[in-house]
Parts: sequence; C-alpha cells; structure tokens
Amino acid sequence: MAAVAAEANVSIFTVSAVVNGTAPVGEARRLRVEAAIKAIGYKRNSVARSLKTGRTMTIGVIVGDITNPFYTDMVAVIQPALHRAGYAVMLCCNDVMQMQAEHIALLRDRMVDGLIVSPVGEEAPLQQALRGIEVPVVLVDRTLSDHQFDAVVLDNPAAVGEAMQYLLSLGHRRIGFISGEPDTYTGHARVDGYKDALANAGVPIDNDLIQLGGWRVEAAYNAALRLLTLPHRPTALFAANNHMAIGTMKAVRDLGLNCPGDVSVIGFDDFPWAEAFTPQLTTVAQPVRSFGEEASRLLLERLTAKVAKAPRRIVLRGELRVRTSCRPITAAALAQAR
Amino acid sequence: MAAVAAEANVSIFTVSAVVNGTAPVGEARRLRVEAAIKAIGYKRNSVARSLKTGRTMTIGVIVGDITNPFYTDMVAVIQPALHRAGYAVMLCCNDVMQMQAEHIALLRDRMVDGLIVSPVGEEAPLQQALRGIEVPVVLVDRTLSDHQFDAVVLDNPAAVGEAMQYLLSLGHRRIGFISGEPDTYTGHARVDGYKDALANAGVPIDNDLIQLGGWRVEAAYNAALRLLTLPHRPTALFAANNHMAIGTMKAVRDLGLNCPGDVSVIGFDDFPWAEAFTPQLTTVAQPVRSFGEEASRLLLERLTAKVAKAPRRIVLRGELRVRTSCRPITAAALAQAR
DNA sequence: TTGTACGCGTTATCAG
DNA sequence: CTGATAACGCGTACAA
Repeated sequence: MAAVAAEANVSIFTVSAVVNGTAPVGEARRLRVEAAIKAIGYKRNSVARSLKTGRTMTIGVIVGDITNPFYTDMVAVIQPALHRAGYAVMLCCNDVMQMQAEHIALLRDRMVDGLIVSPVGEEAPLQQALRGIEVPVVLVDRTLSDHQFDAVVLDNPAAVGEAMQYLLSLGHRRIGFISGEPDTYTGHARVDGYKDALANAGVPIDNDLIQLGGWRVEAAYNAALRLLTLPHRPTALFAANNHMAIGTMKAVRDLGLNCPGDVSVIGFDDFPWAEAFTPQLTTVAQPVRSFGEEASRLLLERLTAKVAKAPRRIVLRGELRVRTSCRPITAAALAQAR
Repeated sequence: MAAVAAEANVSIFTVSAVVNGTAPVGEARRLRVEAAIKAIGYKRNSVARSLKTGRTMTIGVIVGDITNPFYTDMVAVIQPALHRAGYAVMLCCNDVMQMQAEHIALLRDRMVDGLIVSPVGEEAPLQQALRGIEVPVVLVDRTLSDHQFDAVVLDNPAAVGEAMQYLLSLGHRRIGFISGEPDTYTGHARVDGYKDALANAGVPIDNDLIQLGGWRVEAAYNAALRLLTLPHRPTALFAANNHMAIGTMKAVRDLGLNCPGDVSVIGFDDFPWAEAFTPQLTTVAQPVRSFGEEASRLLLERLTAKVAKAPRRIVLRGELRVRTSCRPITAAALAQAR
C-alpha cells in the first residue's frame, strides 16, 4: 500500500480511501491510484486490516460430523448466507469427540467474529470452552441446559411423536427404537418423544425395545439385530438419525427379512437417497434449510447488534414424509405379538 | 500481553517467550507469567501474530458441492490431517457456479498459507484467479490443462473402463451413459473411458446412448428417462457420479421398471446408502480417503518446502464394487437389442 | 537470561 | 478533500 502511494505520488491515506471508499477522493488522484494498484499488483491484506479494526469478517462453524447430510445441507445454506453478508466461514468438524473445546479455542485464537456450534458430547467441557467467548454464539440442532446462547432446535418430541402416531395408526404396538447417545440433547429428546407417544396411546413401554445405536451405522446395525432377534420381534423400527437408518436397513436385509413386509421402518432425517431405492424410506424430515437460515439470521442480527441481549430460541418442526417402508400390521404379526 | 507483563512485573518479551517457548525463561519468572496469564485471562491474538510472521496457519479449501459425499468424505480427511499439522481450514463451497474466482480472492485476501481446490466449471476464469497466487496450491479431483499445480486425480478412463468390462462380461451391449458436464476434466475423462472401453470391445458407439446429466439429480433423471424410452432401450445404465445415480434410480422406478430385472445400473462414487437398500447399487468407488490424504500430504510438503519445484501429479485408481444392481443380459433383451 | 525498541500493513484521528 | 502520524498486538534483532 505504501508502494502504491509512492507510485501514485499520493499519501498512504488516499490509497486507503480509494480502496475502501471510506472518504471522497478527487477524480484525478483516484485514477492515478487505481492505475498504480494495477501496476503494482496490490492486493489488500485482510490480516493487517483485522488487526486494526478488530474484526476478521470470519465466522467459525463447528459441526459434529461433516459426513452427515444433515450437517452438510445446513452448512450449504449457512456458508452462502454468511458470504452474502461479507463473512467467510471457517469450518471445523469433530472428527474425534472431545475435539470440540480445542476447535473453539482455535477459532477464538483466530479472532472469528462469531460462532455457530452444533454441540456434541458432554456439556461440561463445552460450557467451559464457551465461557469467556465474547463474540456472538449460536447453537444449532442441540442446545445447552442453561440456555445462555441463541439456539435453533427441532421440536424433537413432536417430530418423533408424529412418526409414532403414524405407526400406531397402522396398528403397530411393538415398536423398536434405535437411539442416539442418551447424554445428548437430541438423543434424550427423541427417546422422550417415543415414550410419550406410546404412553399417550396407552401402550406399555418395554425397555428391551429401546436399543442404543449411538448415532452410528455399525452400532445401529447391532442394535437392530438385537431388536429383530427378540423373542417377540417388534413389527416396526424407528431409527433416530440417518446414519442409524442405514444400519437398520442393513440389519433387516442381513436377517433375510423384508421391509416393509416383515418389518416397517421409519428413519429420522431425510436425505436424497431415501426415495431412490426400494423401499423408499419413510422419514421424519428436519427442515434443514430453515436450520441454516435461522442460524445465519440470528448470528447476523447479533453481529449488527440490532437486537436485545436476551438469548433467543427458535423451535422448528419436523415433517413426516410417508413413503413405502411402512405397512399396516398383519394378522400373523398381531398373533405373534401376543 | 502488555497487561500480563505488567501484572507479572516482567517485560513483554518474557511473556512472549513463555507463550511461545521461543527462549528459555527462568523458573520463577515463568511461574509468575503463567499465573498472570491465568489471572488476566490472556488469550493469544493470532491476527497480530500473523501480521508479524506472515503466516496465518490457515488453509483454504474450495470444493464444488459440499452436499456431495465425495467431497465431504474428502474434507473429513483433509481437515483433521491439516489440523494435526497445526493448520485450520477455511472451507468454501461453490453454491453458485462462477463463484470460484471470488472465493479464491477471498481466501488470498485473508492470507491463507495454502489452497486445496477442486476446480469447477470453465478453466479460463479459474486460471486467471489462480495466477498471482504465491502460496502452494493443490488441485483435487480435477486438474487444469497446463499442469501448473500439484494435483491428485483419478484414472477416470480406467475406472469407467472397469465398470464397462463388467457390464460387457455380463453380455450388455447397449449401455446408456449419463454424463456430467462435458467441459469439465472429469466429465470429459469419464465419457472417454466409456467410448474407449466399447471401442476396444468392438461395440459401435451410439451417440443417442450418451445423455447429459450435468452431475445433478434432476438432469440425470431426465437423461435416464430419455435413455429408457429409446426405441431400442439400453439394457444397462451407467451414471457418472453419485447424484446422477440417484436420478437414474428414480427414473427406473418411475417408469415401472425393475433394477436389475429390466435394466442394470452402475453408479460412479460409492456412498454408505448404496448398499443399504434394494437393489444394492454396484458402483465404481473412488479412493476418497486417499484423495484427502494425498492432497494434504502434497500441500504440507510444499508448506515445509522440502520438495522440488516441479508440479507433481498423483493418479489414483478406482475400484469396482459389485453388488446386486447388475444382472446378465436376458435372451429377451438380447432379442430386442437386435 | 532478560529488556528495549522497531516494524508488520492497515485504519483512524487530527490537522491543514 | 488530503496528508502526517499514532495505534492495533505481537515477534525479534540487538543490547544489556
């Protein structure tokens, strides 16, 4: 920039004014400066600017698993939205659990102007890491118990409830539930939805029907295996996220069972492949775009500071997408269920 | 940092030495400094450090579509690999085509120390944007015609060829090809593989059997529709990426056709869902992990400058994963093909 | 072993 | 409108 100033025979201030349009500059000088910029091949140095302004125009985004379409679809919305507002996004995925705190530290080191975090694992270390962050933080998908930050979450119990209603209306009573980590917000909330829905329908809860799938394909596969080899086999299975739906379908197939002939299946989280194959998987879809849009909006509002201090909370609703993986319970299954 | 120095009654230099371990510091003073850091709640400011050192310890990663498992699986490898080496990654996805140059500018503005780019769209603007980048650049998936940068790519013709061999060995002769954008490196190379394989087998090439799917679900759906309603319907379909495999399967289904009964299908790019449903999709799998590992390695080697100037080129091999979506050609189909 | 002082490239504050 | 000049927070010769 100094070089440009020299080349154009103006002060360093004038160059800055031209580059940033921060002050009116006389036509002649402006042209000279622009020519000099071209000649020198000057490119602005955002680092120096950030040091001065205190803003990096960068947002940190931390998601649990970049391999999960739920998160990537969300990032695919967040990134352009923030970009439109002039922000770049620095993405971290928690390849290994417990990485989260480290990533937060890394991002705050780099002075990001804001954070969008999808909490994973235990609360305590996360709370600790978030303490002392002085930039806006928005939580997505999961939230923390003290509701200190803006958050956008799903009404998980209602979403699961909808799926259960559907299954119950089809006559299913023994419904296996493949759960995520129970110590997470979503893991907990989805099991709750399951239990509540059954209780409301007067169906007794059999704890053998709730098996831990830990959000992952493999664990869910094993959970489904356990469920499907129970003395009283469930007539329907619910997988509490998309990874686990895969594991579930594999287990059904490996047992030589037919879906929906022998067992109905509903997945949580919709994804493009769900309706490409046979059966077309019935799912509870999360409004992924809304997640991204709302999270971006909340954060940008905080960034422009045109908003009250109190943490806000957006609750989104899931949507049941009925396809072909569920079927009314058969007389035979009914008999066996006795 | 100045505050810490004051609190600990030492010079600013000593604090820096303690924080970075850059010079030996007496036990007593070190403890004082550490205590002061705790007390003040000092956190290092990477921006200022970067301004001084000229390194941001940040790598820019640009991929075409973060919604595509191929890219995300790759990012899931790249991000931890670079993180282990102390680098953060700034991720940009080209939501809109032609965004690429802008993203490159954004990243160079922010003084990233290196770039991993998966080129998209036309070459010219990209070449232009990359010109004048003075940090190491590694290209993945696709490369540029002038081979100016390190690149890791697939042997696309061979990979497609393997799939064709398989189809030919099953007796298929009329094989529909659903192609990506023909003006991309991969789009071009995969069609080439198709044509070469057929030519080598003495099968004449029917241009009606090559339909543009543009890498997307919708376009591929329509392409598959065109293919499957041809007077002489192809007995097998090949979709040149995972998105297009979805569109293809949907078209097969919507036409009331059975896969593999009526038509065999092979997809390009493997993904977890491919083997969860019926049919289990036979695919040509790209070694996604290797893509990520090699790209990270090439970049890190350039970063530590322990490597010759000449651009390097890693060529990876695809792997055919035979599952249940292909079947030997039937006599009936054979008759119709005449 | 420790302190001093300068500079990295910008922006912002004051004068002019 | 324009030009000097002082920070921004840190690393690092150089001096002590």
